[in-house]
Amino acid sequence: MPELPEVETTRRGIAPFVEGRVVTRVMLRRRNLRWPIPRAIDERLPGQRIETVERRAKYLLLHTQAGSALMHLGMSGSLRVTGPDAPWRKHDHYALVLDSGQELRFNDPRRFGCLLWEQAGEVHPLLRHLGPEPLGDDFNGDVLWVASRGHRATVKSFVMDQSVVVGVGNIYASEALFMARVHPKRAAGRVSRKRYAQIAAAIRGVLSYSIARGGTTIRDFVAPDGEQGHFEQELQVYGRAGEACKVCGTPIRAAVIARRTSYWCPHCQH
DNA sequence: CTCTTAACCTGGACGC
DNA sequence: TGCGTCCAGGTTAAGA
Repeated sequence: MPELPEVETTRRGIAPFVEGRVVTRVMLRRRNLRWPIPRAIDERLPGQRIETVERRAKYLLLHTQAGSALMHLGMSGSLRVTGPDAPWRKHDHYALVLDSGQELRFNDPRRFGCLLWEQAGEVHPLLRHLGPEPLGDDFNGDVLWVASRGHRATVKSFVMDQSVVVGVGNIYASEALFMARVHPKRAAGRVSRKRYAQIAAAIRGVLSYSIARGGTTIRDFVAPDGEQGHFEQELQVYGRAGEACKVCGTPIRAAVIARRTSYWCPHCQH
């Protein structure tokens, strides 16, 4: 479910209920998600005031003086703010109880998400090798072009590499390459500097537009306020195999590239 | 290093 | 209805 726009939509949804609140209690219904939930979550988070909620790549960080709760939604995770007596749903794995009486609940059927602890003053190992934020000032076509020299893997998997640029998942990779008119199977090192400028602009454009539309709801993404995303209906190629290209009418092709299904227009993209 | 592959999980859609 | 198969928005770790 969550790519960068969905994570950012989640951040914006929970921030008003979480920032400035003290975590009074941590309730864990299991100690393992993708990785074990460290003891520090139980031992250090209670009593701490959440100063800010930050998104870095597809991670969310609840910053406190002692350190930060580091969360990832994986493939199927979601966060919601509930009242104190809300019943636990299937696949609710933890709750952070706040001094407002409300709770931040995490639900994740596939359990690819995580809840980890980042000690104050340190950078968690998972965050150490991330590329630039696609909506930040230090991301542009030249960043992609420089990083891609000598790479023989496809440009599709290249733009999805989180050490190159963060936040471009399977949906938006297909969408951005369509907008830039670049064929997803082209070798990353054989894409020109000029075309990387177009790819970078397309990544920036599709992500910021999707955030403005509340994220993409493919199956079950629901923002913390219960609203569904509205970008799905505007997808140009993702999930449209065999349907007409919205630009030229040619049937959209689909194939598995680096183990992920990819979509492109064989006429528009080269 | 670069690149590919397997692995972590559950549930929904589909075919029989 | 039920059962088997395939597929899904992510990312790491191991292997080549």
